[in-house]
Amino acid sequence: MHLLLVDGSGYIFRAFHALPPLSRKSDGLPVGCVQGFCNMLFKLTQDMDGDEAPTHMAVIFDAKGKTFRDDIYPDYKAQRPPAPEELVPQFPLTRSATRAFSIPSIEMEGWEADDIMATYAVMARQAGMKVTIASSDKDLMQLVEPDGSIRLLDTIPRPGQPPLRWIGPDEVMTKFGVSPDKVIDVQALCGDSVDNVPGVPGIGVKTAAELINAYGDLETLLSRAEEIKQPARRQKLIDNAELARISKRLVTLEQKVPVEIGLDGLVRQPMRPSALFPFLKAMEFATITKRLATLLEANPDDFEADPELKAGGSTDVGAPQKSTSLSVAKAKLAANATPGTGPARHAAEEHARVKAIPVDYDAYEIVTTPERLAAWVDKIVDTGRVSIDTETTGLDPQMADLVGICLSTAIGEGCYIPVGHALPGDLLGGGGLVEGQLPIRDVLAALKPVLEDASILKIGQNVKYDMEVLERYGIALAPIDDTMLISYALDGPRYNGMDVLADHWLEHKCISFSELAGTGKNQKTFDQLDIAAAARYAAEDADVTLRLWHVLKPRLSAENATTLYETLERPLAPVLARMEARGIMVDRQILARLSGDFAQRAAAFEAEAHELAGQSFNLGSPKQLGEILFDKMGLEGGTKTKTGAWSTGADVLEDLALKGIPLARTIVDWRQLTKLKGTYTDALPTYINPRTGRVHTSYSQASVLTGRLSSNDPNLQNIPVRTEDGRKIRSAFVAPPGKVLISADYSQIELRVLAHIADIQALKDAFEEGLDIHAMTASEMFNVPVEGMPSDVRRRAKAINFGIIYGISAFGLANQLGIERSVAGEYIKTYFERFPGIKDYMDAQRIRVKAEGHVTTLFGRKIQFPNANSGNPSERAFVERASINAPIQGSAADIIRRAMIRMEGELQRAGVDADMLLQVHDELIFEVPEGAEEAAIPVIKRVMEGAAEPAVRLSVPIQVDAHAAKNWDEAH
DNA sequence: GCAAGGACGTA
DNA sequence: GTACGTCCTTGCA
Repeated sequence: MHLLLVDGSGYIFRAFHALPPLSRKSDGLPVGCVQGFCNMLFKLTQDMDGDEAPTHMAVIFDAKGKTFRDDIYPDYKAQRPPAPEELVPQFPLTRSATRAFSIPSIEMEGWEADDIMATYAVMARQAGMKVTIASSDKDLMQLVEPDGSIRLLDTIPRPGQPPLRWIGPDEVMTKFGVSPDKVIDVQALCGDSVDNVPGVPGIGVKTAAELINAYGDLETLLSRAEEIKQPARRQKLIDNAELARISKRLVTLEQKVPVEIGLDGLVRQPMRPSALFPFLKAMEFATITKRLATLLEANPDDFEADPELKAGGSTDVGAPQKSTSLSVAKAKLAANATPGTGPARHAAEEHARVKAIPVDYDAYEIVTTPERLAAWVDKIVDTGRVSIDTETTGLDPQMADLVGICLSTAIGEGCYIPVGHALPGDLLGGGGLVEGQLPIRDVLAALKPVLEDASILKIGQNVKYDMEVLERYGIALAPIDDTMLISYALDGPRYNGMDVLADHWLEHKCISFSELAGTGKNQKTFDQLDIAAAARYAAEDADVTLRLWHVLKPRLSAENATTLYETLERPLAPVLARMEARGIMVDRQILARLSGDFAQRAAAFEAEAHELAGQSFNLGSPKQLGEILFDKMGLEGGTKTKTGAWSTGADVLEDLALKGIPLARTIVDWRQLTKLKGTYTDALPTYINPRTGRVHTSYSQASVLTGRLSSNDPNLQNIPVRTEDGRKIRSAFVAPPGKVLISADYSQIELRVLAHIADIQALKDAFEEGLDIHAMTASEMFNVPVEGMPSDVRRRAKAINFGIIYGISAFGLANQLGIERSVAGEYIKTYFERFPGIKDYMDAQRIRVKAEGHVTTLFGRKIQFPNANSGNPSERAFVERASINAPIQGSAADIIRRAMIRMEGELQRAGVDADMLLQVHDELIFEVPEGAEEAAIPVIKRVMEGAAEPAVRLSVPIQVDAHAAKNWDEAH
């Protein structure tokens, strides 16, 4: 008989660095260790067949919480850093994997896995069984028996070594220099820095082994310490005898853990396809699924992926918004977020702990020597985690130069490494660097290994910025966590910005940049600041970022936002960083010509307007215009804005124009031209980066309520398209010679999402059949055949469809269509009758937002409405409309995010050379070599159309149209 | 020099 | 009727 014990927790921690990182394809969930673990279980059961085959088996895990060792020595394992972020979701998954393989998964509160394994090993040996412990943990070496009855088996994959390696008495001798029964005596002397076992200071493994071999055991050694010849060693042993005894108790494994399951309960069970395949499918492990299918002679297709574990499964991602799920959602809310239950309590405790630690500016360090820099690098390696912020000469990550880097590895600490502070320059330029700074090359060379180390987490606030800056200095920052994105995943864009986050969560007011550098045109750039003052500001940033991370990160699991963050937020940041870095080419000449054209035509309109008004006035002033139209000319039907000024919006002027006021038309035309000139033809060329010759927008990933991106500096998401003049501007966005642009856009994505979420059969059928959706709507509403339908009928239906998405009101629809409110009300009534389901959906959102303060997208993104129960009726009505729109707009936004996250990898896998440049809500713009568009378009369409899956299986087809051309206007 | 309001470009 | 960002004027400091 043979008992096989697997050290589950040990495997996860040790395999993490040995295995290549692996993400679940459909949503990016890290699963590398889970896969390694499954492979290991498979291998163990395969390789140990015949006489070696285990008859009994269990996987043992560490339970959460304290053990008796914490009572003996409070600092035990105290300095061990929290598990790397990528590991956290894998802990529960390895337990699920164990169960999937039909193996007992054992963990006991108050005991470490090692103690449980020791207990079972001894029990089994006494019962005459052979024991194998699958672990390479040196603490378990004390259990090895010289007769081979208890052995260890190292299963951590290592390149160039066999997958399974035995550890017997010889290997223990190599490691500790003693036989297994003396291992604990050696450990008692040499201690263990990882677990914080003190040992005797100054005594290492070699000396310890020498002493134990000479004196036999620890107690004999301590009682005869006086005899030791070396005076320093003798004194150390005498002084620290008690520390050695405590250390021995810490490292000695308990062999009498009161296990609930006896050896009989560990008898090996055959693997069951019904347990195995739902798990493997949910993890999307194709290879091992295939191998086990062959082994078990089963067909995996007979089984569905475990709904609790699969991407977008119900454990974390919010339940789809069917009205019946309201009570379920409430129950989940209560179960997960009540203070006092595990994760929520932990988050609250962390918050209280971190908030209580005051910020101490004097604790910050300015790093100016190679030694101190090396010390900080060591610190980062030790903790496996660092918060980082880069200070630069400006706000544009594609232009700004690096001035300094700040780091923090522990709350209350921080350092600033100045590298680019400049002496005051003259008109001709800079006056060189301030003395005392380390050379930037040396600093970057020293930091590069840790900043790129896959096992060291880099924490930042708006990390995308730092990634772009550092990329230009040859550093690929990864892996990352972003406090801004964590906050966004939890609370939406409410507390954007580090100062606001610090104020809200830490009740700490950060030094503001303006109090350091001034404001306005005399504002200093960071390189002109005094290093000492800059250091306080900069190191505070790193310190505060780390504090925020400690406060916010635990809330992700407590509030079920981990999947959202890890699949829809964090992986998008590096994608956006690359898009921003690529930029897009803009033809300066086209814009210059247009600008001249627009200027001339605008001037003509201006003269005409002055003529018609009978006086000169500023056409750009709505105030002056209103006074001329409604006071001086005395026109009827003017309305006032909420501030009491005359309303002169385009719709008002359009009305006046129809009533025969030519001035109104002239103003409308003038405004259009000056808008295009001011915002686009004149402004865009100023954004061309001299280094790259291209325009680099900046995407904000965390500022839109619904989960959309926004674009600024410049905004490339509102480049004109609707008018002929506008499209001329769009045609100035071009591909460089030898390349073409591809524009791929989702067709009617929001209406399709609506059809799915609200479960509207008629809409779903129409999309299934590929009908013109607005014409179909018109035909249903107004009983007009689609064939030969008047364009106005279709236009009305289109307005209604959009109205539904926007949370329709009779008032708004009437306004839009220029019809009576009562007529608009009738339209809406008819719509609800023809498309049953819409009204239910809308009511469900209204109820939900009032009851819970938020609504959710298909992918679990919460959209908060803090004033859903406002006393102000118009505010309430506004929230109702927004809460109807938000799941639709937000689900569509989540879908294109998923497409973007997958896109680069899929293009690469397909061997297609294509660069993703821009996103405009439902459209992606790529740049590809001429001739590659034929290959690129099918890949792009496939990724975009399949982006929701497998997290969500939409009940409507998703359609993407893609075209290639030399400029954006023609590609669109 | 700055903030607010109005207007208008996009999905 | 939803969601944004930018430009310009205005009014106040």
